[in-house]
This record gives sequence, structure tokens and C-alpha cells, in this order.
Amino acid sequence: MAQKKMVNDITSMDVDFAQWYTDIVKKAQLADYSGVKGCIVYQPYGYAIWENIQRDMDRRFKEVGVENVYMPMVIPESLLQKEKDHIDGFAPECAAVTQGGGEKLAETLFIRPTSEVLFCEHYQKIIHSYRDLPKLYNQWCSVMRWEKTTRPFLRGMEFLWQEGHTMHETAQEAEDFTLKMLKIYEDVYRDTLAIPPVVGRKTEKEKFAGAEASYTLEPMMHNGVALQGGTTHYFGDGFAKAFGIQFTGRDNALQNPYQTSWGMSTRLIGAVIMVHGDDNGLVLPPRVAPVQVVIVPIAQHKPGVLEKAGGLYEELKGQFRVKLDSSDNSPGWKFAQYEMQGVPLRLEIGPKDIENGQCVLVRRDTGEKQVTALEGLADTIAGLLDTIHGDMLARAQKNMEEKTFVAHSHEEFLDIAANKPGFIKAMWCGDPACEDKLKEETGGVKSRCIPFEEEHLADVCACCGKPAKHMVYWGRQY
RNA sequence: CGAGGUGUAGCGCAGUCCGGUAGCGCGCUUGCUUUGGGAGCAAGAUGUCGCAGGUUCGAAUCCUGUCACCUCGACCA
Repeated sequence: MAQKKMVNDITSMDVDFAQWYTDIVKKAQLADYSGVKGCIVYQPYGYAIWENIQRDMDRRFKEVGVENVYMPMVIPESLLQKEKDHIDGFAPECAAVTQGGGEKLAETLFIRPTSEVLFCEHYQKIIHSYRDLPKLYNQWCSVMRWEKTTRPFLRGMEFLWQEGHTMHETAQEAEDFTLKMLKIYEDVYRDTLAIPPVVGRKTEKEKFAGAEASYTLEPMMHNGVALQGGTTHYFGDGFAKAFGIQFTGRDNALQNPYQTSWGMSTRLIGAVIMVHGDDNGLVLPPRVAPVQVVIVPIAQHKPGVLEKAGGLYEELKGQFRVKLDSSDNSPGWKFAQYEMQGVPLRLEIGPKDIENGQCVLVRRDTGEKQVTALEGLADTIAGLLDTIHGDMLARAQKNMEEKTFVAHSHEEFLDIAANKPGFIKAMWCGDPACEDKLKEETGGVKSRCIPFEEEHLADVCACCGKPAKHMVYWGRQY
């Protein structure tokens, strides 16, 4: 058969990782650029991935008692200004509505960059007694931030996310909940996305505007660059005081509740692309793949083939997200197409198979083919999908370990930063000045987080040489 | 916000230097033959050349302005 020239070639990830990423987004039809800068069109296939992630997270949230709500998308200027650190952090990247109905507004309305203040305004009205606590609210929405540079899924002016905002009776309870949500996020990464993130606390310099403590999940992309892919924040009672949220405690004394917030966004899709993808396109973790198994009939015009393929589809569709492609495209075209789209398993069924009571299963992640009996097929597929998930997680883990380096000294730090893409583990004295200095010297390497389980790599800071307080993960980020 | 780049058919591009009324590949439509790694043949359809001015007998092409998007940097989920 004549080889046709490939018109859908994607750029190799080793040649140009940025171009490879963009090629996948477009060719796998995850998203398209719109006429508005930084605002992408989520195409059905890309949006379906988000829906799967969303469903998974939503279930986990509800298991711990979180309720969904919906807040307005605009915030009056006066409201945003109530908490100083918060407005200082976000005002520069807000879009504003200054006109409505053809008339200039008396007060500017900001399009939400995040909704802490809206939740606080509401909580102020509904929290009166310790019996009203805790309040565990979450909303699925989009937010807008006036970013200078944008990339599909990684940084957009508008992006989809969930933001949870909770109020608690005690500081301890709020701090515990902050970590509980962090753990849930980590479960989403590992169990659903097959991605192992580094998890820990942000330094003072990197924490969220208005927070007392910020925690982060930092997965490493295939090329060694980090992605801040989810954060949880403990706010103390700062916002509560600023917004006059008070309740009567068990001791009959008036007091302020303690607050948390936490969010993950469509950036997760970017992480999936850059952690698992290869030069043939997307590789989707089975648990979020819109299509888990694609059935490709071979020689489908021959009697019985389409019927058999249709029968398999009916048999499997109750248990898996399965698609039967009986279009006129050649089998080779279909193979390439579904590889591009990262479908975890391909099922080929042709005349020879039907004769032998078998089919061919092909794994997207490894390319491995296996001839499989039609009897017990559903169980085989279920097992295979789990195996794929496990193998993908293990490969991502291995990549992260291979690209994580230890710097014992300042010289070593600079050498690694210049020559080895990846994470750097190094000791730190706790001074933000050292973070600034290292960032400047390396052209962009920043502290990612202080992990919960620190290793003692050295006695002194890898920047200034003063006594070390913490071990920190460092790296470049998207 | 700095530095580059690009806007011509659904997609990818050529044509622009040197002005003469728009072309190629893929895709699409129809028919026949094909089908275990991007099928073949035949016949078709598809364009306010980003937008607005200007120069000219004549502008995709020259001039002015403008809009949009992309990429790379400094800031952020």
C-alpha cells in the first residue's frame, strides 16, 4: 500500500517542546484559539477530559461534606479592597467593568480573579453561631486574570476551575482541613491522572495573597519543568476580621472563624499532556480518557465484521467509555488518529480474528500488541486499563526521580540550574533574599516548595552559607 | 510591557522584492475499486487576499494607519 505523505505531523518533543505542546492541543482537537487573546475554545474532546476530571474531584469533595454553590462573576471595587494583601496581590491582573446599559457605572465591577471576598461577604451574613460551622463550600466556575503571556490550558486570561472556600470554628480545624484537601488533590493526581506531584508548603515569598500558609502540588513535566498544579491555603482569621465575620462560640463569647481556600484548574489538562504525551501525540490516563477503548474494524465491508464489531461495542459500552469507528477511513488512518488523541486501548477486529474467536488489543502508552480471546474480554480490558494507569504513574515517577538533583553548595546549584533541567533539592536559610538571588543568578529557578518530609542535605544554605532551616525543591515553572 | 513573527479556500502554505485581477497540497462532495499502520482512480465545489484609508488606468503585491493572533523574555492557577 502506498504511503501517503503525513499532513498531521507533530513536532518532536525533543526538537521543540513548546511547539510539540501546541501541536498536540490543536491536532488532538482539545482546544482551538479564539478571536480573544488568551481565551481558548474548549473543543468537545478537550472539554470531555475536563468533565471527567471534574466528576472525579466533585465526588471526592462531596465525600468529605463539601457543598457546591455559585457566586457572582463580578466583584464591586469596594468589596475587593476590604483585605489589603489580597487586593495588592490581585488588582494588577483584574479586568474591570466600568459601563453597563450604555452608562458609566458609579462603582467599578471587577471580573473575579478568585472569589474569596464574595464568599466572605456571604459568610458574614450566614454565620452566627458555632452551630453554623463548619461551612464547606465549593464552586465550579471560570475566573479571569489579565495575563501578559498565555498558553492553552497552562495560562489563560479566562480559565475553568473549582475554588473551595471553607470556614471553621478553630484554627486547628481549618489547618487540618487545608491539609485534608491537599491530600485529596494528591489522590486526584496519583489515582486519576497517574501523575506523581511533589507536595509541600510554599515559602513566604511564594504564598497566596492574604494567606497565612499556602500548600502546593508541583508535578514535573516531561522536560523537567515544574507546573504549579493546585494549591490549598490556610487564611487564619484575617479575612474574617476584615469582613466582620463573627459567631458566638461554645463559651458564649463572640469570635472570628478560621478560613481555607483551595483550587485546581484546567491547567491539569496541560499537566496530563506534558507529563504523559509522546511524539505520536497525547497519551491519556485511562480514568480521564473520554474514550477508553476504540474499536477499529478491519476489512469492515466483509460480511460479519461490522456486525461483530457492533456486538463488541454493545457488550463493552456498559462498563467502559468505548467508541466504534466504522467510518470509511482506512485502518491505518484510524490507528494514527486515535494515537494522536491518546485513546488508551485500541481493539482491532477483522475476519481472521472472528474466525479464531479473538481480537487484537494495542496499548497506547507502550504500543504493545496482544492477541486476546473474545471470551472474558471485559475482564481483560479492565485489568489492562489498570495496568496502563499503574505503568504511566511509574514512568512519570521515574522521569521525576531521574530529573531531580541534589545541590550541596552554591556552585553546584548554579551548575545544575544551568545544565540539567529538572528539580533541585537544596538547603535554604529561610531568607527571601536568597530566593531572589538564586532566581536572578539562574534566570528563573524559583522555590517550588518545602516538602513535608525534608532531607538533611547539608548544614548551610545553598545560597548564602548561613545555617539552613529547610530543604527546598527548586525549579523552573510554566 | 520589551523583542520577533504571522494574517491569502476548512487546514497548511506559495504568490508580495519587481503591481496586470489568485494558485498548490491536504481536506470536502459524487462514483467505482479498496481496508491487519495515515488507500487508488475519475469528476467536481470552495476566496469580501485581517480591516480602513491612500497612490495608480489597474493593488494580495506599493504607502499610511489599524486590529488580531502566535512565539520568546519580565509577572501569575
